[in-house]
Amino acid sequence: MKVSAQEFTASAAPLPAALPAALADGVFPAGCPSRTVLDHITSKWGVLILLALSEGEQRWSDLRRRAEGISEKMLAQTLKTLERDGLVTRTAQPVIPPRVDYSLTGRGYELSALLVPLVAWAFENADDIIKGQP
Amino acid sequence: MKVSAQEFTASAAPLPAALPAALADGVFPAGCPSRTVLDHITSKWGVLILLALSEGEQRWSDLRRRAEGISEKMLAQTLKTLERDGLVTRTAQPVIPPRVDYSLTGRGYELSALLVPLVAWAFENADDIIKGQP
DNA sequence: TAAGGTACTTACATGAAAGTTAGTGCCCAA
DNA sequence: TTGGGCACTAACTTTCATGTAAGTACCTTA
Repeated sequence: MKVSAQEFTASAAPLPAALPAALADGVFPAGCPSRTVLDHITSKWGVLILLALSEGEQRWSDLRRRAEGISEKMLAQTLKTLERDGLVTRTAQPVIPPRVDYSLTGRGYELSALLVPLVAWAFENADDIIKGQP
Repeated sequence: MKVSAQEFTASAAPLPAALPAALADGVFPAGCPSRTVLDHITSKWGVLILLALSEGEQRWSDLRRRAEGISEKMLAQTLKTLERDGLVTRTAQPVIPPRVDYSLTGRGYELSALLVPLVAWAFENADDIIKGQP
């Protein structure tokens, strides 16, 4: 499963990128499955979990610490959604105490490559944006 | 035991862009302004409006049509938030019938360059993702 | 005269997302 | 033996984002 780094590096550059052909009419259809997927990956905690996992496999408790403020319920729920979407893999080891590792799938990795620059941008611009409010 | 970000970078060549230095500890702080900004730009309609405007200046009624399913209230609200965040500019012409144009600021344009590949990805992968659900 | 387009605002309603609290079973260290 | 860490699940509640419906003000076309 080869992921082309060049491709993502290029698309992440701050240059005008074209929308896919299917959106050439400029209309974003309402019932479209992409709306659902977009909702999952842009959910409050979804982004943070994907980001955290972009740095490598991590345990439940690691993720709890990293996504500061997340509740156990939301962590479980977010992970389940991402797993169902085929973006995250769960690996449980039958040891005591339990050890469960979460990591990105190829597809999840692909996605995180697009999310990282976005979050980095938000992080860098957040202070300016919030400060400039009337 | 613990996998450092540096180690991971070194071992996996096609790595997505690194996180900003402030996040080097892998923790996404809870009270951080970037959380707010992230919430704005990843909101259900925020993404679509920014995307639509990435193709150039547009009128209120254009945006309504493009972000299929949006209500007038949500359009107004989303535009106001994006304007306050300095991502969108509003230009009203005192003509009858009223004509108001919305466009991206430099910062908004910068952001849209990061959002476009993300939405394109969601659009391309949505069918596979939804179909593969248990 | 009525209907429709333009760009909104306001009040109220709902529903999904998120938070809260508690409980599970197992083990280990103090 | 009390407490904590681990990885969850379930039930209940609250908050907030979003939806619905209607009103505003002006002008044009039928």
